[in-house]
Amino acid sequence: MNPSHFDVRHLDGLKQATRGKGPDASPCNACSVRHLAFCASLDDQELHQLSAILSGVELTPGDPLFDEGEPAEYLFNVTAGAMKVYKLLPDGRRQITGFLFAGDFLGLANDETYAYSAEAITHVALCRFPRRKLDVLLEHFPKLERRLLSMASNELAASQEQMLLLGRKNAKEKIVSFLLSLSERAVRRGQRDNPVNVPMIRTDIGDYLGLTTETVSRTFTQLKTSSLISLLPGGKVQLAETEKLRDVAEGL
Amino acid sequence: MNPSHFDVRHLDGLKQATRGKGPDASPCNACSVRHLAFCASLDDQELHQLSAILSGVELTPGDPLFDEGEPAEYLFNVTAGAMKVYKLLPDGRRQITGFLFAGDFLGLANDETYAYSAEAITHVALCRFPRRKLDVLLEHFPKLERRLLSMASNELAASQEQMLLLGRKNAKEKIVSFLLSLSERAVRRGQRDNPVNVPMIRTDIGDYLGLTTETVSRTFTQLKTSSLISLLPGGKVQLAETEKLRDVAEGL
DNA sequence: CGGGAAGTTGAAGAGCGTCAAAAGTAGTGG
DNA sequence: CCACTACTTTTGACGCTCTTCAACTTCCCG
Repeated sequence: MNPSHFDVRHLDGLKQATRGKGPDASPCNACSVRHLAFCASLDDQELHQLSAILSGVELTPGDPLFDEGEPAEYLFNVTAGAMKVYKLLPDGRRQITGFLFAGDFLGLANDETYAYSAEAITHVALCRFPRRKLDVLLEHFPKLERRLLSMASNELAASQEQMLLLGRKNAKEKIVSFLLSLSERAVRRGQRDNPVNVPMIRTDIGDYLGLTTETVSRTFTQLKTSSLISLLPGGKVQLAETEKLRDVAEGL
Repeated sequence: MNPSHFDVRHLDGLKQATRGKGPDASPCNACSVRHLAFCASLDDQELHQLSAILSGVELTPGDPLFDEGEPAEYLFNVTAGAMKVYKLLPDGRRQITGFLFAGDFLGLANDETYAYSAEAITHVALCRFPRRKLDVLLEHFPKLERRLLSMASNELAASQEQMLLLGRKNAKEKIVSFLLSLSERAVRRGQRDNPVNVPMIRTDIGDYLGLTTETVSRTFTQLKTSSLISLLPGGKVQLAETEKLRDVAEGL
């Protein structure tokens, strides 16, 4: 709860990504995730206009950002940390539909409400854009809309990959696919690929892969035993023989 | 945000959803699925320009439209019939990531290649747009881009719902959810909701829901036995007590 | 009609879930 | 600094759902 206690390890780029709330010089210029985010398509001048409607949000682990069914008033851009988005069934069964990291956006909804809930895993920093105001900017900057479409299109491809995983892969293939995908996304953010950072707990991994915590744990143990991975302190996982892992992920 | 003022013409003569390829008067004006498709946002004048770059494609059941990994040169719009899109694992396991009907588009890819394969289930008619030419038009008609984003956003929400299904629902819930979703989509296309048309075979349903044909068949039988559905000739399914089915789909 | 694909049904088994308990880890406060 | 608590992770035993393999039936379409 105490904001001075937050864990700096996960705050890649928070310092630089912090936005002022006042009308001072566009904080976006200094944003470390600008090249990853949906604002990447804008020049400095346009970015300034975008920064005028934005406000900063910070969350501590476990904080909800919004819940499924809430009016979708904002679109968000993660600038630091890790989040999960999920859907629930009435009896409590949960499917995590995605993990979000720096550069990812969330809140897209052309229904008037959010289709999923979002919650912080680590300490998180976000840019928040009121949809109504953002829509006006979108009309002015078609480039922004194009970039959004491009990112949505990427997400769609990722969703399809995830459906393949959920529908047709076994536990081992699921876990290995998951680790490889985390590694690849880290690379895209300019981070190291190999000791891959796994900030989420077993339950979250299970709810993402359609497994139980126990099965996730057992599968990790099994992969460890067959020397395909090793678990490092601090939630890091060392991948041995990426090539071999890529085969395992596809059932070869 | 959704500029949805399309002129609704009652053109239920689905026979002539097909377009000639000649430079004659815009065939889009007579298109029966225009209000559903991504071109819904355009006025007659703009539609004319769109129709200039389009060509018609027809497929018979089983015909492939494109395969995963192929260069993504075209974007398609289904004007009639039913298709399936799917991904394969090296050993042949298949996940159908979606069924497409009149009004749906496919081929979105900002990678240079298709992320999935597409194949006709029934006889199918499509509009085909060369991506390069379409991109030029998109710059001209931001409305078109907005509409695409809106549709992609809808697809994203549907994907998340499907992940919930694949990861957390049991066979019975999966089948019932599937039937209800087919019914709802039929309504959106202006068709009857209740005897729902199920044009795909058991294997396809299984590969869509992460089940085997046998389980699909057994579950249909079980639903039939408990009088929740009845199977009509011609691949139609009669839904009894939609409300009750809605509960079953969510595990209540 | 006849042949092949699609659908149904049965029996057996595997993989993953469930329940339970122990061991490890982290944050809190005396 | 250490003990206390709550949570996370791991491991074990068992059971259930869905898969697998196989045979049979039904449905088309030439």
